[in-house]
Amino acid sequence: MPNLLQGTLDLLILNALAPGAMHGLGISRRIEQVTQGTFLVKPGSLFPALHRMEEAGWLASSWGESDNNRKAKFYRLTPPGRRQLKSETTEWRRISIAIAAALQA
Amino acid sequence: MPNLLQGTLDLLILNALAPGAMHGLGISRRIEQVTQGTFLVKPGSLFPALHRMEEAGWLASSWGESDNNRKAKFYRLTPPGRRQLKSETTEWRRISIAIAAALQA
DNA sequence: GCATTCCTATAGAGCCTCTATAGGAGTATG
DNA sequence: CATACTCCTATAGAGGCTCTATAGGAATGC
Repeated sequence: MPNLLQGTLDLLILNALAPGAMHGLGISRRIEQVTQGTFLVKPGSLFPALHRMEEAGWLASSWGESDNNRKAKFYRLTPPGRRQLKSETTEWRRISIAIAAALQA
Repeated sequence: MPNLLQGTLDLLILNALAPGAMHGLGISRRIEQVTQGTFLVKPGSLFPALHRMEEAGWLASSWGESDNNRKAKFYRLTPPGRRQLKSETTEWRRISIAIAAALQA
């Protein structure tokens, strides 16, 4: 994953969970898919982030079974998590616009 | 400065120096200006970045005088610095597009 | 049984940015 | 002058995110 952006992982994870609960590797695959392969989130980056975000109260988790009958921990957005997603999305747009403006100034 | 994006400082600095040499605080002011106040780069963030980038060979510096007759160190892009600017600009566009796509998926 | 895939997890390092602090040097003001 | 203020550079130390590398349990295919 490119190192240019740090701190965007939270946004991508929150966004990936918006449609519904998913397990860790599922989130990783979904991020890779929706960013067209630009962001490859490896386990060593993903799980610390998930734990941190659960600690923060943005996610809740519960054990279940994946599509392949494997034990998997499913994460879902909490109400504060949804608020955080909205907030970070807005912030991203603001920043994105500011940088784009700077680059063509 | 928002903590959502880390690692973008280099791009903003390189971009600020594209038109010509500037001293540290001038770079800081220019970044604030072209990003419409979104990015406020404080000295404690700026100078370590400048030193790191000079170390990397992207910038060269020389002492001179500011508009107010104060001693100031002027930074300018080196040829590798210009290549880096181009490279990081391209990378930024790629990433920016990927995230925008993800957010509206 | 054995290799492979799926899934979660941790340790440790590296790196960037932040807050807080410092100090020299020129300038304005009285 | 003397004092306060701005300009300009700089460092220390901490905090935080992401990376590489590694591990292991569990189900599956052959």
